[in-house]
Amino acid sequence: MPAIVDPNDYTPKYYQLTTILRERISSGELLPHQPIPSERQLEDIYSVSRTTIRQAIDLLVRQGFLYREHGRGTFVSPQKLQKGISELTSFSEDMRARGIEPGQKILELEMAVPPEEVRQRLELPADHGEVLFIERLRLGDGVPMGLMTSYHVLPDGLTLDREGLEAAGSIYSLLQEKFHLIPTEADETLEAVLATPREAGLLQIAAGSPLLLSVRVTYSQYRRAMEYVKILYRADRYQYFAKLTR
Amino acid sequence: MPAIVDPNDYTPKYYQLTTILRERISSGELLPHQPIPSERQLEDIYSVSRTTIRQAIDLLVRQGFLYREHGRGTFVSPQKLQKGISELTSFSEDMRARGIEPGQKILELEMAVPPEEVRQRLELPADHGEVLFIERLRLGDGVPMGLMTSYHVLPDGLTLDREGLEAAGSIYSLLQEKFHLIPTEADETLEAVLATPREAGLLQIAAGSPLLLSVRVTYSQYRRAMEYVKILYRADRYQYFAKLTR
DNA sequence: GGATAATACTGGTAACAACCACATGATGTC
DNA sequence: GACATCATGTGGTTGTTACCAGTATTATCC
Repeated sequence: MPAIVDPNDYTPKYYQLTTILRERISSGELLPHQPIPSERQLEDIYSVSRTTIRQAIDLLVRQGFLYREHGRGTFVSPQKLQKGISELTSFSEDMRARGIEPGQKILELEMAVPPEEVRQRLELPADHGEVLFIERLRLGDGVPMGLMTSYHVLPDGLTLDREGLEAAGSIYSLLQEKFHLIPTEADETLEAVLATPREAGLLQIAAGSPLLLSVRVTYSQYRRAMEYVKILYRADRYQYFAKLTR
Repeated sequence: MPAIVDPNDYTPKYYQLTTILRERISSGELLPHQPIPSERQLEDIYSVSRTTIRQAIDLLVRQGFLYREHGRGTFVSPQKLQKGISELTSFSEDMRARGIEPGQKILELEMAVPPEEVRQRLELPADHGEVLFIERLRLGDGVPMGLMTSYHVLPDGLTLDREGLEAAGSIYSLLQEKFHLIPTEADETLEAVLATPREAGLLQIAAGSPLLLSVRVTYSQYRRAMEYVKILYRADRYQYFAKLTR
């Protein structure tokens, strides 16, 4: 059994503990619906306080790996197909998590004044100038997966060029590098719509086919709206997953 | 300022604190992006330990009411239209949260052997017998909102009758009362589909109209699958909301 | 004036102690 | 045998203390 305290390790103990426990679960050592050692036992095993133990277990419970029962113990959750969803991910991350290779074809990239509805959702003043507008065809394993339209709020006067975006792949890492903007939270709505002729053509499906429309407003670490993203997903190729808790 | 300790109150202090703080936010006393008192100050104000303060703030942060910035303070999140979604709710609760009066028309209610796919999602053995099958037209303010098909796993030999369900309205409260089953977690998938002629007729829309298809498997407090619910929502009347975090 | 260092805040991590609430199985009683 | 009681183990709540790690302001030095 590995000693938990790794003094050279900057990461907090409770976080090291979650990694250890998660590995004991995914390795099959701890089976679904079986109890893990009690909190008092874990204290001895890993030589950390119950405070730390509980902090680690709390996190794993929130991530869906464990569940508690008062008076009985803490148990391993049965493994679900989907990981902890309702996590904020980029299109690329989402695809890779599904085992699909993401790709894109940039149709449009320019500075533009956002439509009124977008401006309001981005909480920008009425006289606000241009934002970065991008329209992209999103691919999964080379096949059209969705049509993405996005508006990005950038610090005054700054912009992004097409080359930079194509090189980076993920726009999130690019925004973080250049402008220190970290997406932290998002509000998303989903609805079903029918493909217009233009959309159908780009997505290589029949007009009138069903599409899953996702509209997302992403907020930075300062809780300021930083982007408005609209994605039209091909219904035959994309399902949305959510994990709900009471 | 109300003294927090209410000795007659069964609910834990940290939970009482969340209620107090949430009210100070919703009342407008604490404004968005403004700092709340520091954790040390709150200790004095409410005469509880920092442990308790942090436990309360943790909960409010997870619910999206507050956000923290290391070294700077804890701040009020801007109020979004939707509250903390990605919460597990029944159709009725969902409707009421949207300010719509829920209703239903039971089309079918019987014990039946579930289809193979449903049986697998419910993690039932191949030779498992009948489960409760219900097909309902779901109404919002009296107008068709969606078509719900559900399969419920009941303790051996037991069942529910039509009258009981119609009286209770929410099947969750009924299951909890009679069988002590508490829905605790759920996996949900969403996709866009087109209405078949039968569905269109029931939902009073044109055949070929877009529908939002939600498939949900709900798990009890023991992490056993307890129901499989499929809802076809009219796309013109229903949007799905999700709050995502990093 | 402008960079730098000290300092005084903020939240984050951690240990230790004590007690409460719930579940379960052993024990005792009738 | 049926049932109440108790002991013990589990997670849940709370307090106290200490120190670490970021942030912002102030004082200091050059």
